[in-house]
Amino acid sequence: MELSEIVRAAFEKAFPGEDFGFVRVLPATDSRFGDYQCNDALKLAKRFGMKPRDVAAKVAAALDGDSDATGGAFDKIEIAGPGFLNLTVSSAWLGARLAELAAQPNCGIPQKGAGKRIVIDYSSPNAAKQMHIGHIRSTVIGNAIDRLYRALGYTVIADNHLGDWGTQFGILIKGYRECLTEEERENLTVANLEKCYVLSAAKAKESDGAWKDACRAELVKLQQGDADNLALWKRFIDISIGEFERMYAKLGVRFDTYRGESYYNAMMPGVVERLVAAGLAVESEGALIVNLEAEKLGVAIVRKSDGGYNYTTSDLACVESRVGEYDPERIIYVTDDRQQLHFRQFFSIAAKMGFTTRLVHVPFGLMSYQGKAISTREGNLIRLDELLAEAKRRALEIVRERGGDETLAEQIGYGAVKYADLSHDPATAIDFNWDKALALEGNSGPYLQYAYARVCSLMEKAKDAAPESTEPPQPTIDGDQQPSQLSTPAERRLGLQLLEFPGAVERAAEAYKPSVLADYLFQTAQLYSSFYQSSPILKSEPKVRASRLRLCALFGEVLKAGLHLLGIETPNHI
RNA sequence: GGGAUCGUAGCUCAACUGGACAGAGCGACGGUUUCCUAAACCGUAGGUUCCGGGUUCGAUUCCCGGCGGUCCCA
Repeated sequence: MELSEIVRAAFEKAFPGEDFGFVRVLPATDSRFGDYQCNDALKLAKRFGMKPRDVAAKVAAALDGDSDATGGAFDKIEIAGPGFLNLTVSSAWLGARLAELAAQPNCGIPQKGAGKRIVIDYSSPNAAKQMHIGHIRSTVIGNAIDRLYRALGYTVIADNHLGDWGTQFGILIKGYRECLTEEERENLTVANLEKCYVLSAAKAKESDGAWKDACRAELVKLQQGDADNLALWKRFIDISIGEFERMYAKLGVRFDTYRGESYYNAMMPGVVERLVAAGLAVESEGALIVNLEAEKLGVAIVRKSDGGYNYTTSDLACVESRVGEYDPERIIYVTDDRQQLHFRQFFSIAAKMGFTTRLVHVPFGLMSYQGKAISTREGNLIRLDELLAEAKRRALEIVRERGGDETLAEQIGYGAVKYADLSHDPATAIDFNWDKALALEGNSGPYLQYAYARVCSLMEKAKDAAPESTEPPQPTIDGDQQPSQLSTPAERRLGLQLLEFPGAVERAAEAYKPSVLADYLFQTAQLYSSFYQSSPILKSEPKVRASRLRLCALFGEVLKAGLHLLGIETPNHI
C-alpha cells in the first residue's frame, strides 16, 4: 500500500468521519528526521481545537497500534518540532518496494493518460531562415514535455507550427529570381534563401520603391494562387523543412505534423464570421476587434482594416481545426514569454466561442547572448549547427583520450547542450554562454551519462565474474531475508530516492517543467556516486553484493529512462 | 501610463507549490587513484533569500507597498 494511504488511514482511525484526502507523506527534508514526513497534523490542530502535537500523537498512536495495516512498514514513528510526523521505514519495506518498482514496466511511471490525446505545439521556426541558438529552448523543452506525456500514456500529436506565410515571401520570391545565380537557384539551401532575402529586403528599402512594389506584387500573386509563385513557395518550405529535420535528427526530435500558418489560411474567414455572429467581434475604425477590456486583456484585432488577418485569427482557426480533427484533452503551446498576452487573449476568445479543450501556454524566458536579444541586427546570431558542431568538437577532444569515436562525441556534446537548457526552470531567461552550454562536468548532461556508463561497466563486470550465477536475472531486492542488506546510509538514501522516480516524472509533466526531472536525476546520480565511492559492490560478501547489484541495476534503469525522457542519449561506455 | 515576469552564496541556478539549521554546480582552498571508469568522491570557506509591512504555530514561497532588471500593450 502507498505510504500516503497508510497514513491517511491512520488519520481516519484517529478522527473518524473526516475527509483526509489532502494528507500526503513526503520524503524527509533531512535524513536526520527519518525517511519520510507528514506535516498535515499541523493543519488540523485549529479545526479540532487541539494542540498540533496532540493531533500528531493521536495519529502516531493509530499507526503504531495497527501493524496489520502498516504491514511492518515502520521502524520508527516520531513526533518532532511543532507537530511533524517523522517516519523511518524498515529495510524490509524498502527492499520490497524497490523490488516492486524493478518489476514494473517503464520504471513505474503511471499510465494516467491512457486513452487521452494531447496536441503539443513547439519549435515552430520561420521557414527560409536558419535555426539559431534562440530556437533551442522551444525545441528542447517542447520535446521533453512531449516525451513526458507520451511516457504517461497519453497519445501525443507533436505539431510544428512553422512560420510559413506572410510578407517575407514576396521579398523572397523577388530576391530568388533576381539576386541568386543560376547555380544557387538549382542547389537551393536555406543559407541561400537567407542571403537573397537580405539582399532583396535591402533593395526594397533603398530604391525608389519600385523593388518594394515588385515584392508586393509577387506576394499578391502568391496569395491569389499563381502557379509559379505557389510552386516556388512550396519549394522554399520543403527545403526549409528538410534542413530543420537534419537539426531535429541531431537533437532526437520528431514531429507528427508540420502544419504552418498557411495551413489555416482558408479557415480564417469562417472563424471571423462565427465571431461576428456570436457578437464577440465588433467593428472599430475599419477593423474587427474583440474587446477583452473586462478581463484587462486589452483588445484583440481579428481582421485588420486592410482585410488581412493576424495571429489571433490564425490561432483560433488552428484550435478549431485541432479540436475537430483530434478532440484533444489539452493543447500545449511552448513559446517564449513575450507572447503571454497574445495567448491569454486568444485562450479567452476560444473559451467564449465555446471550446472547452484545455489550452496551456508554457512560456519560457527568451534566450539572449551577451545581454542582448538574439538577432541578425545585433550581429550576435549563432546558428544552431555551429553550436552543435562546437559541442561535438569539445566533446571529441576529451572522448579521444579514452578511445571514443565521433558518435560518442555527438551523444555527449548534444547531451550537454540539451541538459544545459532543460536543467533550468523554463521561466528563467538564459544568457547564452559557450562554457555553460557545453559544460561537461558538475551538474551537466555528461555527468549523468558518465554515471550511467559506470553502472553499465559495473554490471558487465558482475556478469563476467559470476556467469553461471544462481541468482534470478530479475533485479529484486529481498530485504525481507536480510534487513541489514540495505543498512548503510548511502544505500538507503539511494533506495529511497529511486522510489521517487515515478513521482518526479508526474510532477515534471504536470508543471510543464522538465527541469523537475533533470534535478531529480542529478540528485539521484549524486547519491549513486556517493554510494559507489563509499561502498564496495563486487568485492563485498555474496549476499550484500547481490543486493547492491540489484540496487545498481535499478539505478541504471531509472537513469536511462529519465535521460531518455529528456531526449538525452545513454551510451553504455565512455 | 497599464499589464506580465523575475530579484536567493562571488557567478549560474534549486528549494517537490506554506514546513524543521535555505541546498547544488562553477570558481577558491585542502584532501582521496597499487582498489568496481578521478568527466568521480570527501572536506573547508561563502547568505539580512532586493527593502518595508501584513496573514500564519511557521514565509524564499501567499497578500499589500516600494526599489531594480527584462518583456508586452497603448
